[in-house]
Formats: sequence, structure tokens, C-alpha cells
Amino acid sequence: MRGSTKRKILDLAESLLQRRGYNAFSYHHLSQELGIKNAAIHYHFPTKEALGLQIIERTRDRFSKWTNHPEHRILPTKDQFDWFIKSYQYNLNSDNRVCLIGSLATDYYTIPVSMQSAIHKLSYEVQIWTARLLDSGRQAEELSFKGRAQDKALNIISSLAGSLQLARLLGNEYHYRVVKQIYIDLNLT
Amino acid sequence: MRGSTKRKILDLAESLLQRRGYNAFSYHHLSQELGIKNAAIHYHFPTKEALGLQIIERTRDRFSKWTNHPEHRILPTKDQFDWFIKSYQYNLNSDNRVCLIGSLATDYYTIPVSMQSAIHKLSYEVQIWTARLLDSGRQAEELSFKGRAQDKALNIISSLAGSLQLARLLGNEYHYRVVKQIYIDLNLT
DNA sequence: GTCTATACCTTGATAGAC
DNA sequence: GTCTATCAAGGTATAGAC
Repeated sequence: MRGSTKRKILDLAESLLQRRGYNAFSYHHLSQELGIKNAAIHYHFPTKEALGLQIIERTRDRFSKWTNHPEHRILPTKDQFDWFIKSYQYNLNSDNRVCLIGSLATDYYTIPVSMQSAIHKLSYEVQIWTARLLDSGRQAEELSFKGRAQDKALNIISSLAGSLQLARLLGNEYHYRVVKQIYIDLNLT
Repeated sequence: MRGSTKRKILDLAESLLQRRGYNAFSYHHLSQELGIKNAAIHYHFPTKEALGLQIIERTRDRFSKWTNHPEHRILPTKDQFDWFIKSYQYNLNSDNRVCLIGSLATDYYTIPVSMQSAIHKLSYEVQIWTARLLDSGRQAEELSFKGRAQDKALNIISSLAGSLQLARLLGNEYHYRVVKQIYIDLNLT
């Protein structure tokens, strides 16, 4: 992974995947942008499936590392939630990428089974973490909402995924408005 | 439009677009399923762009027809909102399609400019209608929420688009939970 | 690790017969 | 309106030299 070329391929592929979708980026895009030939990419990632899979696994790993870090787990609910929101806005400010889950969910029935399985795991992990954060935050009275924490979590995750997509059509400010509304609805200010 | 073949092509293409995305359905898919040759499809829709465009325009037309119908405009806020929600659930129950806006928003940077423009118009119209419904509903005290109607509208639309996508990963019941949470947050029951 | 060269497939699209 | 036949372009992937 420290191999510079391999990492560059992975970074660029991730970016293209979230900007154009799985079926609309090619080895040619990658090779041209990186100034190498497509055979070189196949050396590092034998198949497109292997490449796609590593993109997902790396994201899972990042998410897991942050959320399981001892120093992060003891942060106030708001700080943890802010971090979560920021991870979406990083995409927005990087060429209007949509989130990985949203991108692969719309391509779901066209991607290899191994990738379906991996993105399923990621979405499950995100959902569990968010639900727990909301639940403990409500118990600690750091925020408030009605209904079940899991339902509210799903509602927020859907909202964030969708708002990155709508931002492409209606402008980036719409994402920020959606986020503002989320904070309002949680009484988290 | 009454032409049976043309309509069948449009229906099937719409379905494939919302299930697989713009770049993952082909004239071959259409011709095989309809039992005709790809040249016949090109007769009705000279280019894929023309086909994609008509799909969007038809959806815009449907939306406009319903929302501008005099009998619908005087319905209680809840009834109009219920109709809106049902239009998403129709997709969910038809082969787990995502909504047209969500599908084309993730493919946005890979579709022809004419389609970008059309889907932009649709999303704008949906946003305006939803914001007005929420605003007048709140004034009539048929529902309640904090913040601006436009922001809440965007929040709900994003949520609905996203939940159809997440439903593919986490199961259809998650969409219904998101919807339930939306009603709870609006005090609309 | 990266290259050249190439195989093989799918794609959107067109020409012209019927 | 639909067909057969065909095309050029772009896609993933592999073999083998360097």
C-alpha cells in the first residue's frame, strides 16, 4: 500500500467512482491521468472488481479506525456528529463527489457480487454507529428527537447521501441547508 | 405516443434507467426484452440522448399534471403529502428502482447536457412544490416543523431519494422506517 | 513495474432492403 | 416500422519483452 503508484491509482479511482459512477470510469481514464499505460494498472489491480473492492474496504477501514479510536469515542456527541457531517462535506468540496454508499447503491445491480457484499457491510456499520451515537446522545440530553434512534439514524444518513446528489442539480448551498435542518431537528446547536 | 412500441420502449427504458443507471442499460437490453432489433429502437429514438430526455420530460409532465390538477390542489396537506410519498414507494415496489432524480444525479457528469438541463428542471419543480406544501401546511396548522420550509423540503426530498438507495443495501423496511420518521418529525399522523 | 501489442467483447449508431 | 448487416469506438483483460 505504501507503493506510490498503487496508492495513486486507488485515490484516483475512488475519486472517479464517486464522481462518475462505477460504470463510467475506465482503466483508460486512470492511465491517462496518471501518465502510465493501462497494463500497469492491471499489474496493481488485476481486475476492475479488485480495484472497486479495495476502494470500499479502505473506506470501511477509515470509518472503523476513526469510530473505534479511544480518544474519539469519548468525545461529546456533537463533536462526533460534526466529524460525521464533515466527512460528507469533504466529498462535496472535492469535485462534487457523492458519498461512496450513494454511488454504489444506485449502481448496485450492475456491480460484482463481492462489491455488493462489501458496500452492504459498510452501510450496516455506518448505520449502527450513527444509531448508537444518537441514542446515547439523547440519553445524555445532548440532543433530542422523537421516535426510535435507528429510524432517525437512517433518516439522517439518507438525507446526507441524497443531499450530495441534489447539490449537483440545485447547487452546493442546498447541501448546507439540509445539514442546517438536520441540526435544527436534533436541537443540536 | 399512443404508438404501442414507442411507449413500451419508453416504459422499459425508464425502468432500466432507475434500476441500473444511465450507463448500464443499452439498446441491446431493450431490444432483447421487447423482442425487436436495436435498429427498430433507433427508429423511435434516434439517439440514447433523445430516449433519456423523453424519460425525464414524461416524468416532469406527470408531476406537473398531478400537482396542477384543480382537485388535487385543494386536498388537505396530508393527502397531498401522502401522494408524494407514494410516488417513491411505487419505485421501491417496482424492482427496487431508485427515483429518477437520484439515478441521474449520481450519473450527472456522464450524461448529455440536454439531460442535465432537464433533470435540473425536474428537481427544481419538485423542490418548489414541496416547499410550498410544507409552508402552507404549517400555516394551516396541519403539520409543524422548525426552520425554513425550503430547507425542510430539501431535507425530506434528499431523505426520500437516499432511502430508496439504502433500501437496496439494508432492506426495503428501512425505507418505510425513514418515511415513518419523516411523519413523526412533521407531527403529521 | 512498466511497456507494446493485441484479443475479444459490448456499445451506440447507420445504410439500405423489405 | 422492422429487418439484416455492418461499423467505429471504447471497454476489460492478457502475453510477453524490457
